[in-house]
Amino acid sequence: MKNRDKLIDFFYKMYDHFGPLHWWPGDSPFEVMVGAILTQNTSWANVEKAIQNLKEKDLLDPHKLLNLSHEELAALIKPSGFFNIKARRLKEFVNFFIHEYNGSVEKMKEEELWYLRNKLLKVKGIGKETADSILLYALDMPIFVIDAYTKRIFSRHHIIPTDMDYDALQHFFMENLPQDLRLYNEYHAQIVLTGKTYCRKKPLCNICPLKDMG
DNA sequence: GACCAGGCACATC
DNA sequence: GATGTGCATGGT
Repeated sequence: MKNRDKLIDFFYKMYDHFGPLHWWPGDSPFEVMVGAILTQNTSWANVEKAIQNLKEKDLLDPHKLLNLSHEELAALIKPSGFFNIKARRLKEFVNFFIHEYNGSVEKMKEEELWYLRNKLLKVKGIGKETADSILLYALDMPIFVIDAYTKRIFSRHHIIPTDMDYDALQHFFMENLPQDLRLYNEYHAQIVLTGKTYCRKKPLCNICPLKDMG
């Protein structure tokens, strides 16, 4: 079986099980960007609390965030963990967003995908997964997001070697799947939900949608 | 109480 | 270039 057929097969096993997920869970592109930074090595439930804090004070806005003191911002995002570091990273990103694009999502979307990716990666605190999440889920750009679940699931099922790095893994998915924004969006969402629902809890593995794969 | 979570930058060898 | 470490809350 060709890799491209395997990848499509995996996708439909998950999709048929969970149904469409329509990621990212967020009301606006800017909220998605903030969420992408806050969820670094952190469970989404904790991130939601931090975002709720910002929403309640009507601070989920690039200019308002930039004007907060470090202490104020850190206190608001405390539930998401690593709050000192993440407050700094949020500021770095928002500063970039405002000075490069005047805080405009539409302006940012005018950039060429890989050129913008390189610019995002120069912002301190934005690594590959965070950059790609922003590109795909906030800006609707067709790039495949890799994360810990992707590595774990596909190496356990012997589709990829365990030591494959981020760029190689991303290339593997993108060369074997049609370049389709909606597919990339849905595929990563399905992987994350599968990963956090089943692959961490051994007793549930027998009902995982991927149980018969590889 | 240990272990984990939708990473990343930085130090050290 | 590979490997190790700090960052921190909240759920299981």
